[in-house]
Amino acid sequence: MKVVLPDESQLELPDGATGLDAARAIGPKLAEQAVLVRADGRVQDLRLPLDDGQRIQLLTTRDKDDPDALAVLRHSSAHLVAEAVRRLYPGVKVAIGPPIENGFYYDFDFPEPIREEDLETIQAEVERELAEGREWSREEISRDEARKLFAAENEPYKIELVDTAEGDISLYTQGEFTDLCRGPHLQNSKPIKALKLTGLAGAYWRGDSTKPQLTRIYGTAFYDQKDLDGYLERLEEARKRDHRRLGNQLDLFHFDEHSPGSPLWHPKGMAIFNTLEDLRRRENAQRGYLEVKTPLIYDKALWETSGHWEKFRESMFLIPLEHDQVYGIKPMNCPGHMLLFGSALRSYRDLPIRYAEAAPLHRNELAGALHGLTRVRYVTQDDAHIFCTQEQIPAELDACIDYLRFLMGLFGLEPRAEFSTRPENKLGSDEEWDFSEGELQAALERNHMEYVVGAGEGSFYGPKIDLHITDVLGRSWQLGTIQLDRQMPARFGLTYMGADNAEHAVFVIHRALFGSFERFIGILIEHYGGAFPLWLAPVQVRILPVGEAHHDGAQTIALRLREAGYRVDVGEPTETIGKRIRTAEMEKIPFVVVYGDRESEESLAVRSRGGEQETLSLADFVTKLATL
RNA sequence: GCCGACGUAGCUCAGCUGGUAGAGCACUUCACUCGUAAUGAAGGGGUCCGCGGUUCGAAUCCGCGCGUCGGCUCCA
Repeated sequence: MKVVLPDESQLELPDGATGLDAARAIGPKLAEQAVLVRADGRVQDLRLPLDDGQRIQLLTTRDKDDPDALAVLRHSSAHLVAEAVRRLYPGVKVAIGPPIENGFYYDFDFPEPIREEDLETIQAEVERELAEGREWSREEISRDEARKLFAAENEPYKIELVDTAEGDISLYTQGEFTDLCRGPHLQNSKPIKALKLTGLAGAYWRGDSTKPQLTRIYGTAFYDQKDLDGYLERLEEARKRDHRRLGNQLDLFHFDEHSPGSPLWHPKGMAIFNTLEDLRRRENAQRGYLEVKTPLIYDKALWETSGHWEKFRESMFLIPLEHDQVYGIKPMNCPGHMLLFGSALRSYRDLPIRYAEAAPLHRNELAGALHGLTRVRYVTQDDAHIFCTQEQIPAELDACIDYLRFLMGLFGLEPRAEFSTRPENKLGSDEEWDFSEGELQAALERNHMEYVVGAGEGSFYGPKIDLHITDVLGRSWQLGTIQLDRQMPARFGLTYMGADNAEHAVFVIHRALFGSFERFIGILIEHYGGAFPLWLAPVQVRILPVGEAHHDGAQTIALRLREAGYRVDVGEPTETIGKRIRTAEMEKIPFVVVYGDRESEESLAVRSRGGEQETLSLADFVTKLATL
């Protein structure tokens, strides 16, 4: 048979030849360094046979940055960790250990809980294995044999995996450890030049909180020690951009233990918050939204009608009152907007009605889920509910997507779109979901939105178009969302009178484009590393009088700039000018104006963030600010 | 909520195996009146997260609670 190499040349091989055979046929050095073969674009273990006519690409230790090459290295590293753990902790049961972005993990069921300091012991054992060297061998066996093998090894998790695995069952063995594994794996452990265990965490078996909790050991590995060092440095750099750290440094917000998950916004953070709110209000008005305000608390009956009592109660703050009454603090605005819509007879001529409200919402998020501004209990969504006819759905969805793109474009953010379909705890029939999902998907296609499908990720009342973004530490967060809902208006008995003088069901599009101001600001802080563009910066210009004598002049300049609509403060001369400039730089203020004997309104010394200086008249400076 | 770690001055952190708390920055005062990333000196500031326990003695050891961090689950 023949295979095609990346340079288009053909390589003649005996039938049944493997990737490794192909490498040997090309050269011994290549065979030694090979870690993986890509056959017709799919990664494959070197030990597996190739097919006639396949285009193959051999990946070697020199492809040290290739994601597939790294994945195989890390997958094999995970197996080394499992071998080490089995040797060190007799009675431990192994579960699963895949490569992940930036590393790998392996889940174990330990007879006794282990602690973080145990990682050092395990790390040492893995290093011993690496020094000794390990070779991987692969074999395929029947399902029954696999069950027997793992029964004999007392590995119940492996047996469960055998039972649910698709396709042939393959085993990989290195040293004293044989694992059920699809592969691929390295030939041997020589390419693993750097391996570091990075963390310990609980993780439910199969990601199911009703199943036993296992102990997950995280690690990472590289083909080159330098790459590990670089990775750790990048983590450290990312940590500096963490919005929680910058929020404190830049005096934007803080959290207090008396209200976990609820930020206390400092004046500077509030300046950003308000800027976004102003943007929202202005743009909503342009786009035909109607601003409303609805109650923060409602009685239980309202939540029963909306379905929240059944589906969302655990995340709600409840207020017990006398006579067995219970009020719930709203976690969403939708029920209030339903009441608004239902407060009058609606004609088809009134639709669509777009109610907008950025009210504080409270969700009693699990304590362990809280995370700076990105996961809070006090959340402010830039919420709106569009009540429309079935025919109006496509145009309204298009308008939402356009709005979304406009907003994200302002920040240069490029979120990933996810189309989230019916969840397990859905309200409504499959037919209704078919329709709603169809509308959303069509809108995505029509607007050329690239998206992935999040099966079962939808809200309980409807499918969603979600926008996700990754924070500085690689964690994914949902920002905006557009959801199509026919359940809630139906539960509230909402209808409109059609041209046919008959009542029709009304549809609701729930949409939040920033998602929540809290999370969005958190993401913005990291996105800009705290160096906000002029229009978002809490302090846009700082005036620094050189000495006491320049106080009045500096105040006058500040006043003029404020009149022009900018956020300006004055750094009085209690410190040297050099110190005050340094402070302003650390606060990442976009412009600093030094005002001394040499300056006047006709000639200001303007320093841009970063150190660039120029001399401008006040009028020219205002003009310059306006263009940014 | 679950697993693991952590909680010392406003902030960042030091404080070995228990002997009664420290640095830098910030703050206050004084001197300096200053030109584009740190002037100098002095001073104030801590229920060592909370509650219990062990001990002659607890920031330090143990238990419980609260909070934070890394994950899991859940979610904007």
